[in-house]
Amino acid sequence: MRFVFMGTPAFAARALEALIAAPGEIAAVYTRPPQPAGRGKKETLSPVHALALTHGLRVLTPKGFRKEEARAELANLKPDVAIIVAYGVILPQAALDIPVHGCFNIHGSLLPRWRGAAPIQRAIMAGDAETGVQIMKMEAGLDTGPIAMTRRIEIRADDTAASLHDRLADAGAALLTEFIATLENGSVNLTPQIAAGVTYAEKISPAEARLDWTQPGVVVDRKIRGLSPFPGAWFEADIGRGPERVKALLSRVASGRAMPGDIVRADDRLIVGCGDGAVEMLTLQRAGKSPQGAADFLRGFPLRAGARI
RNA sequence: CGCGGGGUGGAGCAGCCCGGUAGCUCGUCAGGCUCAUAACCUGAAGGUCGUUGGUUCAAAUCCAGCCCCCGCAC
Repeated sequence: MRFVFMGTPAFAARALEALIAAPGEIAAVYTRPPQPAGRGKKETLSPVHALALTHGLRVLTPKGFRKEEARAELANLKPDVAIIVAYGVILPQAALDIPVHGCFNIHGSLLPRWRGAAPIQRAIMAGDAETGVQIMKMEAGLDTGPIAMTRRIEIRADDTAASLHDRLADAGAALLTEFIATLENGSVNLTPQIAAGVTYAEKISPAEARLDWTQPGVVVDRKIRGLSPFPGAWFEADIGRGPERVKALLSRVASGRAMPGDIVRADDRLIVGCGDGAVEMLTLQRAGKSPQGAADFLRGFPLRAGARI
């Protein structure tokens, strides 16, 4: 079996590892072009790109497949199957038609729920009890193709986007290994997505990442965990030097009654009142500092019980 | 050369602008108080102030280079 792999972030790199370990040949790895990113705007290779290089795989970084040239290059690789994971580039039908057995995508949700870009974060923020990872055959529509395989994953009360991401990535990799086996013996079984329950996981906007204390505590808690560590839910507080931005990286729902934004407790633990209930902040990060536990944070950022943020 | 914050006893910070031999909170250890305690009181240990060099009678504090961590933007 001759594969082409397309993907960009860490989630995809994990799948690429599985593909490398699996039987078959990887004709090329596609990923988004290196871009100036991060502090200092240095040219940065995607995680998939870096992994592919360490394995001596051929890496291709076209900007898209609208040009005939890019599609011809793909066709010349004569792929049997393409595996696409969080690639970040739209594949038009003309490109999807190139691999003999089609293009398959690994997606981090139970479709048709959370089609789109940020399924992991959205699932936590919505308070879903479970999510999963699926392999589907790609169509031109956004995450609309029929499902080949599913693995369900429980969402825990203390899950963050990072912890859930890691479990989903591992599950996706394992699922890919299984999927390749079914491909080889020709037993792939496709099931159309059900029509009901379609939701879209839109990208997180910076404004959305700001905490709103008037929301119920459970919602605030989910937002903190769902956006942790990236992009990070945040709030502003002032201890006498002007408002300072603070990221909340880990929290849990707390009992307590107080006005929204009121500090309920700030000794060795930090509890903030919300619209309904309260939230305990477990891990915080000030701008320019590393993440800290609540007790350490409070030693350097002395919020007092009774104050409002 | 995108903008910016930070590296000070085990942890978290202040001091730096206006040079003059290190302070606070927590922790640790010892003792005391107490029915008891994570509470309180007293005392102690522990720091070449990221690193290299420069200026100076004198540098955590001023200047230059280097290393490391991080926020925003992307």
